[in-house]
Amino acid sequence: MEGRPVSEAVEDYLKAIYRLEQRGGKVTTKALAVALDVAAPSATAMIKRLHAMRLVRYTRYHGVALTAAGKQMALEVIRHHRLLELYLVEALGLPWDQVHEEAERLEHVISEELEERIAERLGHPVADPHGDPIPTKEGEVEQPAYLPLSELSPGAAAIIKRVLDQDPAKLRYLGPLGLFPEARVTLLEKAPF
Amino acid sequence: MEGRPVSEAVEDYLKAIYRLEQRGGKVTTKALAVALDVAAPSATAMIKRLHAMRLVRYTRYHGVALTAAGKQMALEVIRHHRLLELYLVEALGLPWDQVHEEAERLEHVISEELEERIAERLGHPVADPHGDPIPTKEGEVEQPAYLPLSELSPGAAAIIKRVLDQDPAKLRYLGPLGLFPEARVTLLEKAPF
DNA sequence: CTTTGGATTTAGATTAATCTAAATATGTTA
DNA sequence: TAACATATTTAGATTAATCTAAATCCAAAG
Repeated sequence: MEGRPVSEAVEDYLKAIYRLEQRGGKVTTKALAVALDVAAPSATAMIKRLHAMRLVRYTRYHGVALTAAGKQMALEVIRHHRLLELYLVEALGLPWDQVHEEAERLEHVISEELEERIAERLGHPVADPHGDPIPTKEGEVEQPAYLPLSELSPGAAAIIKRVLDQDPAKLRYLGPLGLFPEARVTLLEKAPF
Repeated sequence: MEGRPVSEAVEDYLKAIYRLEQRGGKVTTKALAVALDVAAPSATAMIKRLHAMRLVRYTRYHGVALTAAGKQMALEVIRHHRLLELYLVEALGLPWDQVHEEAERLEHVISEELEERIAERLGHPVADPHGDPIPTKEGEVEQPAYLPLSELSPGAAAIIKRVLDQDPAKLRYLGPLGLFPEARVTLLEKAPF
Protein backbone atom coordinates (compact mmCIF):
# COMPACT_ATOMS: atom_id res chain seq x y z
CA MET A 1 0.00 0.00 0.00
CA GLU A 2 3.03 2.29 0.15
CA GLY A 3 3.53 4.80 -2.61
CA ARG A 4 7.25 4.96 -3.26
CA PRO A 5 8.47 8.31 -4.52
CA VAL A 6 7.52 9.35 -7.99
CA SER A 7 8.89 12.07 -10.29
CA GLU A 8 7.36 15.51 -10.66
CA ALA A 9 6.50 14.70 -14.28
CA VAL A 10 4.53 11.65 -13.14
CA GLU A 11 2.67 13.77 -10.60
CA ASP A 12 1.83 16.33 -13.26
CA TYR A 13 0.44 13.68 -15.58
CA LEU A 14 -1.66 12.14 -12.81
CA LYS A 15 -3.06 15.54 -11.90
CA ALA A 16 -3.92 16.29 -15.53
CA ILE A 17 -5.60 12.91 -16.00
CA TYR A 18 -7.63 13.47 -12.85
CA ARG A 19 -8.80 16.84 -14.12
CA LEU A 20 -9.71 15.53 -17.54
CA GLU A 21 -11.64 12.68 -15.94
CA GLN A 22 -13.62 15.19 -13.88
CA ARG A 23 -14.63 17.05 -17.01
CA GLY A 24 -16.35 14.12 -18.66
CA GLY A 25 -15.63 11.04 -20.73
CA LYS A 26 -12.40 9.34 -21.74
CA VAL A 27 -8.96 10.82 -21.37
CA THR A 28 -7.20 10.72 -24.73
CA THR A 29 -3.50 10.95 -25.48
CA LYS A 30 -4.12 14.15 -27.38
CA ALA A 31 -6.04 15.82 -24.55
CA LEU A 32 -3.25 14.96 -22.14
CA ALA A 33 -0.58 16.23 -24.52
CA VAL A 34 -2.44 19.50 -24.94
CA ALA A 35 -3.07 19.88 -21.21
CA LEU A 36 0.60 19.40 -20.41
CA ASP A 37 1.92 21.17 -23.48
CA VAL A 38 4.02 18.25 -24.69
CA ALA A 39 4.12 16.39 -28.01
CA ALA A 40 1.75 13.45 -28.40
CA PRO A 41 4.52 10.81 -28.45
CA SER A 42 5.76 12.13 -25.12
CA ALA A 43 2.32 11.52 -23.66
CA THR A 44 2.22 8.02 -25.13
CA ALA A 45 5.60 7.24 -23.58
CA MET A 46 4.55 8.50 -20.17
CA ILE A 47 1.25 6.66 -20.33
CA LYS A 48 3.20 3.45 -20.77
CA ARG A 49 5.32 4.25 -17.74
CA LEU A 50 2.24 5.04 -15.68
CA HIS A 51 0.68 1.81 -16.84
CA ALA A 52 3.80 -0.16 -15.84
CA MET A 53 3.53 1.45 -12.40
CA ARG A 54 -0.14 0.44 -12.20
CA LEU A 55 -1.25 4.05 -11.82
CA VAL A 56 -3.49 4.00 -14.89
CA ARG A 57 -5.49 1.51 -16.89
CA TYR A 58 -4.60 1.66 -20.56
CA THR A 59 -5.60 0.00 -23.82
CA ARG A 60 -3.74 1.07 -26.92
CA TYR A 61 -5.58 3.69 -28.97
CA HIS A 62 -8.33 4.00 -26.38
CA GLY A 63 -7.22 6.40 -23.69
CA VAL A 64 -6.39 6.06 -20.00
CA ALA A 65 -8.13 6.05 -16.64
CA LEU A 66 -6.63 6.36 -13.18
CA THR A 67 -6.49 3.27 -10.99
CA ALA A 68 -7.30 3.66 -7.30
CA ALA A 69 -3.59 4.10 -6.59
CA GLY A 70 -3.25 6.69 -9.33
CA LYS A 71 -6.26 8.63 -8.13
CA GLN A 72 -4.92 8.57 -4.59
CA MET A 73 -1.65 10.10 -5.76
CA ALA A 74 -3.39 12.70 -7.90
CA LEU A 75 -5.51 13.80 -4.96
CA GLU A 76 -2.50 14.00 -2.69
CA VAL A 77 -0.81 16.43 -5.07
CA ILE A 78 -4.01 18.41 -5.58
CA ARG A 79 -4.40 18.65 -1.81
CA HIS A 80 -0.88 20.05 -1.59
CA HIS A 81 -1.60 22.49 -4.38
CA ARG A 82 -4.79 23.88 -2.93
CA LEU A 83 -3.54 24.09 0.64
CA LEU A 84 -0.50 25.95 -0.62
CA GLU A 85 -2.55 28.39 -2.67
CA LEU A 86 -4.66 29.25 0.31
CA TYR A 87 -1.68 29.49 2.62
CA LEU A 88 0.22 31.79 0.29
CA VAL A 89 -2.76 34.13 0.10
CA GLU A 90 -3.75 33.99 3.78
CA ALA A 91 -0.42 33.82 5.54
CA LEU A 92 1.91 35.58 3.15
CA GLY A 93 -0.39 37.92 1.29
CA LEU A 94 0.57 36.85 -2.21
CA PRO A 95 -1.85 38.14 -4.85
CA TRP A 96 -4.41 35.50 -5.80
CA ASP A 97 -3.44 35.55 -9.45
CA GLN A 98 0.12 34.46 -8.62
CA VAL A 99 -0.45 31.62 -6.19
CA HIS A 100 -1.34 29.02 -8.79
CA GLU A 101 2.03 29.25 -10.47
CA GLU A 102 3.88 29.17 -7.16
CA ALA A 103 1.89 26.21 -5.83
CA GLU A 104 2.52 24.38 -9.09
CA ARG A 105 6.16 24.04 -8.08
CA LEU A 106 5.85 23.77 -4.31
CA GLU A 107 3.22 21.01 -4.44
CA HIS A 108 5.85 18.45 -5.47
CA VAL A 109 8.33 19.04 -2.69
CA ILE A 110 6.54 19.66 0.62
CA SER A 111 6.68 16.88 3.21
CA GLU A 112 3.63 15.34 4.81
CA GLU A 113 4.74 17.03 8.00
CA LEU A 114 4.71 20.47 6.40
CA GLU A 115 1.42 19.75 4.67
CA GLU A 116 -0.07 18.96 8.07
CA ARG A 117 1.27 22.15 9.70
CA ILE A 118 -0.13 24.26 6.91
CA ALA A 119 -3.54 22.60 7.14
CA GLU A 120 -3.51 23.18 10.89
CA ARG A 121 -2.63 26.87 10.58
CA LEU A 122 -5.46 27.29 8.13
CA GLY A 123 -7.94 25.48 10.37
CA HIS A 124 -8.31 22.50 8.02
CA PRO A 125 -10.00 24.43 5.24
CA VAL A 126 -12.28 22.88 2.64
CA ALA A 127 -11.64 25.20 -0.32
CA ASP A 128 -8.77 27.15 -1.88
CA PRO A 129 -8.82 30.84 -2.95
CA HIS A 130 -10.51 29.96 -6.22
CA GLY A 131 -13.22 28.01 -4.44
CA ASP A 132 -11.87 24.63 -5.50
CA PRO A 133 -12.46 21.93 -2.87
CA ILE A 134 -9.41 20.65 -0.95
CA PRO A 135 -9.26 16.83 -0.80
CA THR A 136 -8.81 15.36 2.68
CA LYS A 137 -5.72 13.43 3.64
CA GLU A 138 -7.78 10.30 3.08
CA GLY A 139 -8.49 11.32 -0.49
CA GLU A 140 -12.10 12.44 -0.17
CA VAL A 141 -13.31 15.44 -2.17
CA GLU A 142 -16.78 16.88 -2.14
CA GLN A 143 -17.70 17.87 -5.63
CA PRO A 144 -20.63 20.25 -5.25
CA ALA A 145 -22.44 21.08 -8.47
CA TYR A 146 -22.59 24.84 -8.84
CA LEU A 147 -24.43 26.76 -11.50
CA PRO A 148 -22.21 28.49 -14.06
CA LEU A 149 -22.74 32.23 -14.04
CA SER A 150 -23.79 32.05 -17.68
CA GLU A 151 -26.89 30.04 -16.63
CA LEU A 152 -28.10 32.78 -14.32
CA SER A 153 -31.12 34.83 -15.45
CA PRO A 154 -30.76 38.63 -15.50
CA GLY A 155 -31.86 40.15 -12.22
CA ALA A 156 -31.08 37.04 -10.17
CA ALA A 157 -28.78 37.20 -7.12
CA ALA A 158 -26.10 34.62 -6.35
CA ILE A 159 -22.97 33.89 -4.34
CA ILE A 160 -19.86 33.09 -6.34
CA LYS A 161 -18.44 29.79 -5.19
CA ARG A 162 -15.74 28.99 -7.67
CA VAL A 163 -13.59 30.66 -10.31
CA LEU A 164 -12.32 27.98 -12.66
CA ASP A 165 -9.81 29.99 -14.61
CA GLN A 166 -6.18 30.06 -13.41
CA ASP A 167 -4.83 32.55 -15.92
CA PRO A 168 -3.24 35.43 -13.97
CA ALA A 169 -4.35 38.07 -16.49
CA LYS A 170 -8.00 37.02 -16.22
CA LEU A 171 -7.82 36.81 -12.44
CA ARG A 172 -6.38 40.29 -12.23
CA TYR A 173 -9.39 41.41 -14.27
CA LEU A 174 -11.99 39.57 -12.16
CA GLY A 175 -10.65 40.41 -8.70
CA PRO A 176 -11.22 44.17 -8.72
CA LEU A 177 -14.70 43.58 -10.18
CA GLY A 178 -15.61 41.71 -7.01
CA LEU A 179 -15.81 38.38 -8.79
CA PHE A 180 -14.22 35.96 -6.29
CA PRO A 181 -15.48 33.13 -4.05
CA GLU A 182 -18.10 34.02 -1.44
CA ALA A 183 -18.86 37.35 -3.15
CA ARG A 184 -22.57 38.17 -3.49
CA VAL A 185 -23.57 39.29 -6.96
CA THR A 186 -26.70 40.28 -8.82
CA LEU A 187 -26.82 39.80 -12.54
CA LEU A 188 -27.73 43.02 -14.29
CA GLU A 189 -27.21 42.08 -17.90
CA LYS A 190 -25.14 39.68 -19.95
CA ALA A 191 -21.91 40.74 -21.63
CA PRO A 192 -19.67 38.53 -23.79
CA PHE A 193 -16.60 38.60 -21.53
CA MET B 1 23.83 39.95 -16.25
CA GLU B 2 20.73 37.78 -16.24
CA GLY B 3 20.98 34.28 -14.79
CA ARG B 4 18.82 32.06 -16.92
CA PRO B 5 17.27 29.15 -15.07
CA VAL B 6 19.51 26.38 -13.93
CA SER B 7 18.77 22.83 -12.75
CA GLU B 8 18.50 21.81 -9.12
CA ALA B 9 21.58 19.65 -9.53
CA VAL B 10 23.57 22.66 -10.69
CA GLU B 11 22.35 24.66 -7.71
CA ASP B 12 23.34 21.88 -5.35
CA TYR B 13 26.85 21.73 -6.80
CA LEU B 14 27.28 25.51 -6.57
CA LYS B 15 26.15 25.44 -2.96
CA ALA B 16 28.55 22.64 -2.11
CA ILE B 17 31.46 24.39 -3.83
CA TYR B 18 30.68 27.58 -1.93
CA ARG B 19 30.71 25.72 1.36
CA LEU B 20 33.96 23.94 0.62
CA GLU B 21 35.56 27.24 -0.37
CA GLN B 22 34.51 28.73 2.97
CA ARG B 23 36.23 25.93 4.81
CA GLY B 24 39.66 26.59 3.38
CA GLY B 25 41.80 25.91 0.33
CA LYS B 26 41.01 24.32 -3.00
CA VAL B 27 37.86 22.45 -3.86
CA THR B 28 38.73 19.03 -5.23
CA THR B 29 36.62 16.68 -7.31
CA LYS B 30 36.73 14.14 -4.52
CA ALA B 31 35.57 16.58 -1.85
CA LEU B 32 32.67 17.60 -4.06
CA ALA B 33 31.75 14.00 -4.80
CA VAL B 34 31.78 13.17 -1.10
CA ALA B 35 29.79 16.28 -0.15
CA LEU B 36 27.08 15.48 -2.69
CA ASP B 37 27.23 11.72 -2.28
CA VAL B 38 27.87 10.99 -5.94
CA ALA B 39 30.61 9.06 -7.72
CA ALA B 40 33.75 11.00 -8.66
CA PRO B 41 33.11 10.79 -12.43
CA SER B 42 29.70 12.36 -11.90
CA ALA B 43 31.37 15.30 -10.21
CA THR B 44 33.89 15.61 -13.05
CA ALA B 45 31.07 15.66 -15.59
CA MET B 46 29.16 18.32 -13.71
CA ILE B 47 32.28 20.42 -13.22
CA LYS B 48 32.68 20.51 -16.98
CA ARG B 49 29.09 21.65 -17.41
CA LEU B 50 29.56 24.35 -14.77
CA HIS B 51 32.72 25.44 -16.51
CA ALA B 52 30.94 25.65 -19.87
CA MET B 53 28.34 27.86 -18.16
CA ARG B 54 31.11 30.07 -16.76
CA LEU B 55 30.00 29.39 -13.20
CA VAL B 56 33.36 27.96 -12.12
CA ARG B 57 36.99 28.27 -13.05
CA TYR B 58 38.53 24.87 -13.72
CA THR B 59 41.87 23.42 -14.69
CA ARG B 60 42.03 19.68 -15.17
CA TYR B 61 43.33 17.78 -12.12
CA HIS B 62 43.47 20.97 -10.05
CA GLY B 63 40.05 21.64 -8.60
CA VAL B 64 37.44 24.34 -9.11
CA ALA B 65 36.60 27.80 -7.84
CA LEU B 66 33.38 29.77 -8.23
CA THR B 67 33.34 32.71 -10.62
CA ALA B 68 31.48 35.85 -9.55
CA ALA B 69 28.39 34.59 -11.38
CA GLY B 70 28.66 31.19 -9.70
CA LYS B 71 29.07 32.70 -6.27
CA GLN B 72 26.09 34.95 -6.86
CA MET B 73 23.94 31.94 -7.69
CA ALA B 74 25.22 29.95 -4.73
CA LEU B 75 24.40 32.80 -2.36
CA GLU B 76 20.95 33.19 -3.83
CA VAL B 77 20.17 29.54 -3.09
CA ILE B 78 21.72 29.75 0.37
CA ARG B 79 19.60 32.83 1.08
CA HIS B 80 16.51 30.86 0.11
CA HIS B 81 17.59 27.96 2.27
CA ARG B 82 18.22 29.97 5.40
CA LEU B 83 15.16 32.17 5.09
CA LEU B 84 13.07 29.05 4.65
CA GLU B 85 14.58 27.33 7.67
CA LEU B 86 13.81 30.29 9.85
CA TYR B 87 10.33 30.71 8.42
CA LEU B 88 9.45 27.06 8.95
CA VAL B 89 10.49 27.28 12.58
CA GLU B 90 9.02 30.70 13.34
CA ALA B 91 5.82 30.71 11.35
CA LEU B 92 4.93 27.04 11.16
CA GLY B 93 6.51 25.62 14.26
CA LEU B 94 8.46 22.84 12.57
CA PRO B 95 11.08 21.27 14.86
CA TRP B 96 14.53 22.75 14.21
CA ASP B 97 16.06 19.38 13.40
CA GLN B 98 13.65 18.91 10.46
CA VAL B 99 13.84 22.27 8.73
CA HIS B 100 17.16 21.67 6.99
CA GLU B 101 15.81 18.74 5.01
CA GLU B 102 12.63 20.58 4.09
CA ALA B 103 14.48 23.74 3.04
CA GLU B 104 16.82 21.60 0.95
CA ARG B 105 13.94 20.92 -1.42
CA LEU B 106 12.01 24.18 -1.17
CA GLU B 107 15.05 26.38 -1.80
CA HIS B 108 15.08 25.42 -5.49
CA VAL B 109 11.49 26.29 -6.30
CA ILE B 110 10.41 29.46 -4.50
CA SER B 111 10.02 32.61 -6.60
CA GLU B 112 11.77 35.88 -5.88
CA GLU B 113 8.37 37.24 -4.97
CA LEU B 114 7.82 34.56 -2.31
CA GLU B 115 11.36 34.95 -1.03
CA GLU B 116 10.66 38.64 -0.52
CA ARG B 117 7.38 38.04 1.32
CA ILE B 118 9.04 35.58 3.65
CA ALA B 119 11.91 37.96 4.38
CA GLU B 120 9.37 40.68 5.11
CA ARG B 121 7.34 38.53 7.50
CA LEU B 122 10.51 37.68 9.36
CA GLY B 123 11.62 41.31 9.55
CA HIS B 124 14.61 40.82 7.22
CA PRO B 125 16.54 38.56 9.59
CA VAL B 126 20.30 38.13 9.51
CA ALA B 127 20.62 34.55 10.77
CA ASP B 128 18.79 31.23 10.46
CA PRO B 129 17.83 28.90 13.36
CA HIS B 130 21.32 27.39 13.41
CA GLY B 131 22.91 30.82 13.62
CA ASP B 132 24.16 30.78 10.03
CA PRO B 133 24.16 34.24 8.44
CA ILE B 134 21.55 34.94 5.75
CA PRO B 135 23.04 36.54 2.62
CA THR B 136 21.31 39.71 1.43
CA LYS B 137 19.53 39.89 -1.90
CA GLU B 138 22.63 41.65 -3.20
CA GLY B 139 24.80 38.71 -2.21
CA GLU B 140 26.52 40.09 0.87
CA VAL B 141 27.20 37.82 3.83
CA GLU B 142 28.85 38.79 7.03
CA GLN B 143 31.12 36.01 8.11
CA PRO B 144 31.79 36.63 11.80
CA ALA B 145 34.57 34.53 13.29
CA TYR B 146 33.22 32.78 16.34
CA LEU B 147 35.19 30.69 18.74
CA PRO B 148 34.51 26.94 18.61
CA LEU B 149 33.19 25.66 21.92
CA SER B 150 36.16 23.31 22.10
CA GLU B 151 38.47 26.34 22.44
CA LEU B 152 36.66 27.57 25.53
CA SER B 153 38.44 27.17 28.88
CA PRO B 154 36.55 25.41 31.69
CA GLY B 155 34.65 27.88 33.83
CA ALA B 156 34.28 30.44 31.04
CA ALA B 157 30.87 31.79 30.03
CA ALA B 158 29.76 32.30 26.45
CA ILE B 159 26.78 32.83 24.14
CA ILE B 160 26.25 30.18 21.51
CA LYS B 161 26.07 31.81 18.10
CA ARG B 162 26.11 28.97 15.64
CA VAL B 163 25.51 25.22 15.50
CA LEU B 164 27.26 23.87 12.42
CA ASP B 165 25.84 20.38 12.38
CA GLN B 166 22.69 19.71 10.35
CA ASP B 167 22.19 16.07 11.33
CA PRO B 168 18.67 15.75 12.82
CA ALA B 169 19.77 13.15 15.38
CA LYS B 170 22.51 15.40 16.76
CA LEU B 171 20.22 18.45 16.78
CA ARG B 172 17.59 16.53 18.72
CA TYR B 173 20.31 15.79 21.25
CA LEU B 174 21.62 19.35 21.50
CA GLY B 175 18.29 21.19 21.62
CA PRO B 176 17.02 19.87 24.97
CA LEU B 177 20.48 20.50 26.46
CA GLY B 178 20.01 24.20 25.77
CA LEU B 179 22.69 24.23 23.10
CA PHE B 180 21.18 26.51 20.41
CA PRO B 181 21.94 30.02 19.08
CA GLU B 182 21.72 32.89 21.58
CA ALA B 183 21.78 30.51 24.56
CA ARG B 184 24.09 31.54 27.40
CA VAL B 185 26.35 28.76 28.62
CA THR B 186 29.12 28.25 31.12
CA LEU B 187 31.64 25.53 30.50
CA LEU B 188 31.85 23.18 33.46
CA GLU B 189 34.07 20.45 32.09
CA LYS B 190 34.98 18.93 28.78
CA ALA B 191 33.41 15.71 27.55
CA PRO B 192 34.18 13.95 24.29
CA PHE B 193 30.72 14.29 22.66
C1' DC C 1 64.79 9.70 -10.11
C1' DT C 2 61.59 6.10 -9.85
C1' DT C 3 57.85 3.86 -7.88
C1' DT C 4 53.39 3.75 -6.32
C1' DG C 5 48.80 4.81 -4.19
C1' DG C 6 45.20 7.82 -4.45
C1' DA C 7 42.78 11.28 -7.18
C1' DT C 8 41.05 12.33 -11.52
C1' DT C 9 39.50 11.75 -15.92
C1' DT C 10 37.90 9.02 -20.00
C1' DA C 11 35.04 5.53 -21.99
C1' DG C 12 30.85 3.57 -22.31
C1' DA C 13 26.21 2.43 -20.47
C1' DT C 14 21.69 3.62 -18.23
C1' DT C 15 17.34 6.07 -17.12
C1' DA C 16 13.76 9.64 -17.43
C1' DA C 17 11.83 12.81 -20.20
C1' DT C 18 11.51 14.95 -24.10
C1' DC C 19 11.49 15.80 -29.41
C1' DT C 20 10.54 15.06 -34.86
C1' DA C 21 9.40 12.16 -38.65
C1' DA C 22 7.26 8.18 -40.20
C1' DA C 23 4.03 4.39 -39.86
C1' DT C 24 -0.42 2.69 -38.52
C1' DA C 25 -4.99 2.53 -36.54
C1' DT C 26 -9.79 4.54 -35.94
C1' DG C 27 -13.90 6.26 -37.02
C1' DT C 28 -16.60 9.37 -39.76
C1' DT C 29 -18.21 10.71 -44.17
C1' DA C 30 -19.19 10.11 -48.81
C1' DT D 1 -17.70 -0.19 -47.92
C1' DA D 2 -13.95 2.51 -49.25
C1' DA D 3 -11.34 6.59 -48.49
C1' DC D 4 -9.70 10.07 -45.82
C1' DA D 5 -8.54 13.04 -41.91
C1' DT D 6 -7.05 12.80 -37.48
C1' DA D 7 -5.33 10.41 -33.47
C1' DT D 8 -2.02 7.34 -31.90
C1' DT D 9 1.90 4.75 -31.76
C1' DT D 10 6.65 3.35 -33.27
C1' DA D 11 11.31 4.47 -34.45
C1' DG D 12 15.14 6.85 -33.53
C1' DA D 13 17.63 10.88 -31.57
C1' DT D 14 18.78 14.21 -27.75
C1' DT D 15 19.90 16.05 -23.11
C1' DA D 16 20.87 15.95 -18.14
C1' DA D 17 22.43 13.31 -14.64
C1' DT D 18 23.99 9.48 -13.02
C1' DC D 19 26.82 4.89 -12.68
C1' DT D 20 31.05 1.25 -13.12
C1' DA D 21 35.37 -0.08 -15.01
C1' DA D 22 39.52 1.26 -16.97
C1' DA D 23 43.09 4.47 -18.06
C1' DT D 24 45.92 8.28 -16.68
C1' DC D 25 47.90 11.80 -13.87
C1' DC D 26 50.28 13.66 -9.73
C1' DA D 27 52.70 14.11 -5.70
C1' DA D 28 54.94 12.09 -1.95
C1' DA D 29 58.23 8.54 -0.24
C1' DG D 30 61.95 5.93 -0.88
